Order: sequence, then C-alpha cells, then structure tokens
Amino acid sequence: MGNAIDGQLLDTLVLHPTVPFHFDGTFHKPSHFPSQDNAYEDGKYWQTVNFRGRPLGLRFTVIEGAGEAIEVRVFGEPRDSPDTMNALEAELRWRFDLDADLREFNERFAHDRVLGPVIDRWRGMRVSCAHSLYEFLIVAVVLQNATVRRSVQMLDSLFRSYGTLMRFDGRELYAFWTPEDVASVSEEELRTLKVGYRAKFIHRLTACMVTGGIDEDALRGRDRQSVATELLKLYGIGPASIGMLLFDLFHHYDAFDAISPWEQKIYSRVLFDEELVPAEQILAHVRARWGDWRMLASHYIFEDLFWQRKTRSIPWLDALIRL
DNA sequence: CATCAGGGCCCTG
DNA sequence: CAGGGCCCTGAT
Repeated sequence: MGNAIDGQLLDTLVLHPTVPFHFDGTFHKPSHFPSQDNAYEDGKYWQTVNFRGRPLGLRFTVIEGAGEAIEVRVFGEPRDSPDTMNALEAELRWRFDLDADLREFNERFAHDRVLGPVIDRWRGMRVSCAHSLYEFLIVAVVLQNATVRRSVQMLDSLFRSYGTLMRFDGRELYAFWTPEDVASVSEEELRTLKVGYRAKFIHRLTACMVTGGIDEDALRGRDRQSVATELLKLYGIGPASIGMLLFDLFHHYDAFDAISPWEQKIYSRVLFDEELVPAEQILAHVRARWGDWRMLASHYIFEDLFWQRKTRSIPWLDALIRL
C-alpha cells in the first residue's frame, strides 16, 4: 500500500483544441471540491491519471505564440509500450472535450442577459473531467451525504491507502488506484478508512468494474437516456450522481433534470434575484431559455461565480458552501 | 453534553 | 411511493 513513484519525463504531447479555447476555464474548475490528484496555477495544470493501469503525472501548459495549442508533459516510470502515448492523447481529447463545437452555443446566447457576459469572459471553456468512469464513481460516492471537508478527508484516506504518490515536475500528487488494485480489499477494511456506509458502495462498484459489468467506452456517444439507465443499475449510484456523470464525464450538455437544495438557492439568486424559487419552476425556466445547452449554460454560470469568489467574498454564496 | 443535518441511496412496508 | 437507516463530523 501507499507506493510512490518518482516520475521521469516520458514524452511531450501537443494538443490542438477546436478554437476558440479557454485554457484556465477548461482545466481548473473552482466549483469542484479540492482533490489531491490535481493542482493549478495560472496557465498551468498538473493532473495524475491512471491510464491502462499505469500511473502518470501530466503537466498541461499553454504554448505561447502557437494559437491555442496545449503542451502536455507526461511523467512516469519508463516502460515499453509505444502506442500508449497515441492512446493517451485520444483519451485526453475526450476527457477534456477538446473537439467540442461550441459555435452555436456562443452565438445563440450572446445576448442572453445572464449568460452573454459569462460567455464573453469564458469563451471556449469546456466541460471537462480528468477521471475515468471508475474514478468518477468513487468521487461521486464520497460526495454523497457529506460536507466538502468530509469528502476531502474520505478521498484523502483512500488515496493514502490505495493510491500512488506521484512526484513529478516539482509536484506531489496522488494517482488513483485501479479496480483490480483493490479487488481483494474487504468491505471491513474500507470501513476503517472512515468512509462509513459508502464502504459497501465502493466495494460493490469495484467488483462490478473488475468483472466488466459496465463498459465506459461503449457508453460514450450513446444517447443520454440509455446512458442514464445503464448507470442507474450501479449499486450506490442514484439520480444525483447520475446527473454529475452524464454532464461531467459523458458531456451531455442537456443533462439538467434535478436540482439539489444548495444549487436551487444559487439558481434562484442568479436567475430570479430571489431567495428561493421552486425547483420545478427553475427546471422549466432553464429548459425554455437554454434548451439542449441548459447544463452547459449552467456550468458556465456556476464556474464564473466561483471564479469571482476566489478574488472577492460573495456573502450569500459563502453561506451556501459548507466547508 | 446531546442532537442533528450534511452536495444520497437502498430497502422495506 | 413515503420514510427510516446508514457512517462520521462539525455546528449548535
């Protein structure tokens, strides 16, 4: 347990996203809870991945003077597998939605009173997710019924026990374990990590992945409803987690069918300038206003809000975010 | 000190 | 379909 790797520079990739592209908005999501598998500074993003059972450290930077190109330095343990880098590049294009066509989105809502100014600030931002399906399921489970602080604690203890500490480019970040790595770990052992009843979920989700109970690749590109139906079969994964999975991981820009209480308060404020608008009314409103782009639109607004919060306190928002 | 809800979900009746 | 139970923590 708790192995560590001093990552060597293995390769350098150059990615060309569709334009326009927004580097910081795409790679850093201030509304997400902090996790020890990534770090961000202006124009630089470090992220671990466990790609094909192989822990890697990635450093993303803007290539100055080269349009919107991104440099990705790949760190890890040297091994002979020549096609890994090509496959990794394709995987990163998918995970960070680098091939997205947002022209309609940008044009159609240019004059939307709320969304227009936000698009001006974040034009080219993608919905992105650095994780695999399995990794995202773990994140979704630790988010359930917990405050941010507790979610961080739970993921941290999981990383310490089963993750790989990657040292690369002057950073120390944890890479996720694979389902196979923890296939023989008992539910009781997981419980000692203070994840509570979630131990059972993690145990069963891991078993499901190991036995090929669900195929992430096959779900990519399938329609929203059938993806939702498949995911809902997973033990421990319900409507709230499905919503995050559909949007963040599978990039369904219209996956906006439920609102949690804390989100409801934010939408009430931003869209209606009121304290609390009924959830049904909000859902109907965004459906009519932003159509099939409604969750992407919402994502833009949320991230914009949380970016603002990094530089200045927003009292009503601070009150909604429990640490 | 006790009690309770927290960025759900499962299971039961 | 409504409602209780679940692990653990920090807030009150």
